[in-house]
Amino acid sequence: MTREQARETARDILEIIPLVMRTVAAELRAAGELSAPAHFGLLSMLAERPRILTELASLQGVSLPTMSSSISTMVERGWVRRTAPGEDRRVVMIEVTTPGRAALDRVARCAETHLAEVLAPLDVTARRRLQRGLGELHKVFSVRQQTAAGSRKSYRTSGKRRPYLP
Amino acid sequence: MTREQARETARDILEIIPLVMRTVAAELRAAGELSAPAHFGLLSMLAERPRILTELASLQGVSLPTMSSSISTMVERGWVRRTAPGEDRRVVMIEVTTPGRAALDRVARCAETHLAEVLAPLDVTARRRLQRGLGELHKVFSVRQQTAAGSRKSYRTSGKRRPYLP
DNA sequence: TATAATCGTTAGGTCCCCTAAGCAATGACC
DNA sequence: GGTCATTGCTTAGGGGACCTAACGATTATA
Repeated sequence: MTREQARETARDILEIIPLVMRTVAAELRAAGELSAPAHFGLLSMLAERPRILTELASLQGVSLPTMSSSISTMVERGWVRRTAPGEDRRVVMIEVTTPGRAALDRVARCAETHLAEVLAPLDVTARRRLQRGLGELHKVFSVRQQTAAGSRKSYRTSGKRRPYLP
Repeated sequence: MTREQARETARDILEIIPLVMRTVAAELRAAGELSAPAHFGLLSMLAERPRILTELASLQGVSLPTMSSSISTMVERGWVRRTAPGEDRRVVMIEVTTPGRAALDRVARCAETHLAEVLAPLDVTARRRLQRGLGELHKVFSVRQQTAAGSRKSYRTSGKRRPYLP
């Protein structure tokens, strides 16, 4: 990819993707499913099979404290539960509950309805392009999180960040 | 688009797009450009030409208070300025400053560098798919914000929202 | 056994988003 | 021309998601 293409793609991603997120989030909020968008991927991942907190954090690309608090929120909502430890008593296994699966379905259906409406003006070619583009994003970013998770020791090792200077 | 396709696209969007945002945001944070991702589209829009607050809010799909406070933050950062009123003394025109343009360039360059690295594994076909897909998103969501802006009276008219019930 | 590494939580802070409630200016109508 | 609604924006208050720093608790290692 040329430098020019990378720049263009970067601008597109930075301009469009937040807009898409806001739109979808607004729709979910309006439907009473607030706070769901950020937890959707999580819930969807847990619906596959239970996972350990650390694993979830690196798959989702967030810090461990963030994941811990997200899970706490979802526990309060009744969507997931922390299960009793097995051999290693440090680890906490997270699994989705029945209400959690129901919430996942509701959110998916709500988003689906909304998106179907938004995407209505697209013709067949355009829709195919969109889905292929999303597929590529999926490939690149999912893989990336996993490898990043494997290659870095922990979020603790991340370098000092330069604070914002006005 | 069939119901099945809509559902699949919806899931993809809800799963992938937040991940992409987090990754890009983390990179910008690490580079010291924090708080930029949400303001990037705004800055980019203002770089085209100055605009009115209400217009910005509807183009970006956020409420007026949110836009007002975002602009205040950016004014503090020195990236934009609120200019003196013209005929109608209620309106406030927002325009980007020279440091604002510089910040926009820095962020774009930073994101570009990062994305070029992330997208490196994609072959030519995949990259073209990605860009086309982003193009479709752009078309659909940009247009949507504009028409939504024109058709609704104001955010005040939005319906009562059902609060979350645990 | 002492020390290091791993897993998770709590504390404190920032950013971005919202609704509700106001103020100021303009337009419309009797 | 004086009320009254409308429009443009701000302030107040609150919530969610993200971060780093610092701390338990448990397991592995030297």
